[in-house]
Amino acid sequence: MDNKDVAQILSEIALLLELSGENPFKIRAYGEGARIIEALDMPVAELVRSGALSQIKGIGKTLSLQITQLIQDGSVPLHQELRAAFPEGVREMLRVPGLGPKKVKDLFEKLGIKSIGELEYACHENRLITLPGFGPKSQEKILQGIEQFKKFQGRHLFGGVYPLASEILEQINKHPKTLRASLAGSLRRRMETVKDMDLVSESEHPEELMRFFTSLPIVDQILSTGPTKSSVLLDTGLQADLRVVGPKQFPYALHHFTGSKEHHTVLRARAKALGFKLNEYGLFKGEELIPCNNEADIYRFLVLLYIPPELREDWGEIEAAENHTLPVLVEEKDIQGAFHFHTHFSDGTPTLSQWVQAADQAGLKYLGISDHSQSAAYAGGLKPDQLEKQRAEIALLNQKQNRVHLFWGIESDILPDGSLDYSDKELAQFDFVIASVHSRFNMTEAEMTARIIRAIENPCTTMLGHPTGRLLLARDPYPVDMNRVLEAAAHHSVILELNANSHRLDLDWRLMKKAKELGLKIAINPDAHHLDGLEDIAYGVGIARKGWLSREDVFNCLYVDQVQTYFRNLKNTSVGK
DNA sequence: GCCGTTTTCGGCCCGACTGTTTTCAGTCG
Repeated sequence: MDNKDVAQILSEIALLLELSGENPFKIRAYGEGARIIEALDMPVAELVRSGALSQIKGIGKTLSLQITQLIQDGSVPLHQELRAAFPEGVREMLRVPGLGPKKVKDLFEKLGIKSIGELEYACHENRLITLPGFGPKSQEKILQGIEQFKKFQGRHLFGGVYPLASEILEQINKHPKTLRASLAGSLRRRMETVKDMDLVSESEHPEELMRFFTSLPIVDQILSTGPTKSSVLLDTGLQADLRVVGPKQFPYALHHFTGSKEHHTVLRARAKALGFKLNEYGLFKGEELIPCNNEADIYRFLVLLYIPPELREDWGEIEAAENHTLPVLVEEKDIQGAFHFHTHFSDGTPTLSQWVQAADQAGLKYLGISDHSQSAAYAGGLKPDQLEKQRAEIALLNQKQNRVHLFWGIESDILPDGSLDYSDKELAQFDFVIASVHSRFNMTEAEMTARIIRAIENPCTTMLGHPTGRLLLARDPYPVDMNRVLEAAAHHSVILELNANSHRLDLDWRLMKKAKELGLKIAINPDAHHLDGLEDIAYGVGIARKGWLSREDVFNCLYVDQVQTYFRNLKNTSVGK
């Protein structure tokens, strides 16, 4: 049982305690405990062994005992009892928008509804109307919520929402009554998936702006609307919320609606301890508003360095802001080039010269071409005789132009036994080799970990591609001990890919801080199969920032000559490896 | 359930909007 398993059980206990109607602070203690364990940079089992567990802030006597028992026995009675009390389907009902623990509890206990399916049926039979606290409107809302849930399971890819959100923001910004406007919420924090779209704007005529927003052509339905806050359902099925505030309130509102909830909980407690009150309308000392022109001012009054939105997850950023140890985050302009581009040689569309032209327009100084290797038959992997043809074409292009340097690489499949997909002699020809798992995902964790580590140990491996193989909202990561993978990569100087494709965003940002601490380099790779894949690099930068990376941590912030030197040195040292 | 330069007991972040209510609970962010 690793940290993730422990955290998962603790947070499920928190959820189930909510359904039981427990003391909210007890619920929070379990939720906090889950977060603390998930963010640990060492195995919780070690803390159990050394007895240091209860010394961690937020883990008291009871949680310490529960976690110890989880590590030792693999389960705790409290969890088992709660699970027995509430069937799986009841827990799932909490994911329907508009349903919280109190209502789910009522539905389960008073109407015997045990799943979303049963709930839908009960709504159609008008059985909710008679329940105290419910009425025709709430029954209708629940039905809509179920539709919503069935369609998207409540979450959307960042990359699927961001362009549309930017467009709506632009329209709000263009409105004559708008003074300022910004994206907020998880979009602004660059979460890999988002539940909805949050916007904040400043205006002296909020009602006009609100009318404008709720009547945008893309709005399918108005969920709620008030003088300062409205929610609409867009015709894409996504919910969008706009908050309008008066002049001078903007920084506080933007900060509030950017979140995260966890970040704010800690921040407000801090504000209180310093004699302030922080809410969406301002930072107050007694009744007096403390004037802030921007978010940085708010943090300054709380005796903290400015915390960029991407870091606001209560993931250690408040302590770092207090101790002046916040990283200087990587920016898009720091990116010099990128790796992991597919061409028409395998399953990509662009030709080599099309890539050069597109990269030049995007201001990139180099590209790393890496088509699929021979066993990836489904993707037109390159047979050894095609390799020479591609090598020659790249050499010619590099000769003919010097705007964008092409590095010649390959995305080699990691075969089930951990070997790579060409002979060592063939692999040695490339400037770089990305090793990736594309098959046999159903191994045990031990097998998969050994397989990947063997590929990392291969002296020809330069980078590890999409390290966990996840597809966001579609496929879970394959089972793999990422702590061991990161350590092996650090030991063998293998660069880790941050696959910037919005379906992957893999390496997960939650693992990146650890990677950084191990001294690993991260390459922000678009894994591009089409020309517009270049735009994904920006998503990767967002995730890298979320993972606390500075430009020194990002391999493709190196200049082209530095990359050339790096690859050359690698080849010289790997001979004896 | 956790915590302690107000505290070992009594707090624990804060407000908008909705629906079902005649003053408020539930949900959400």
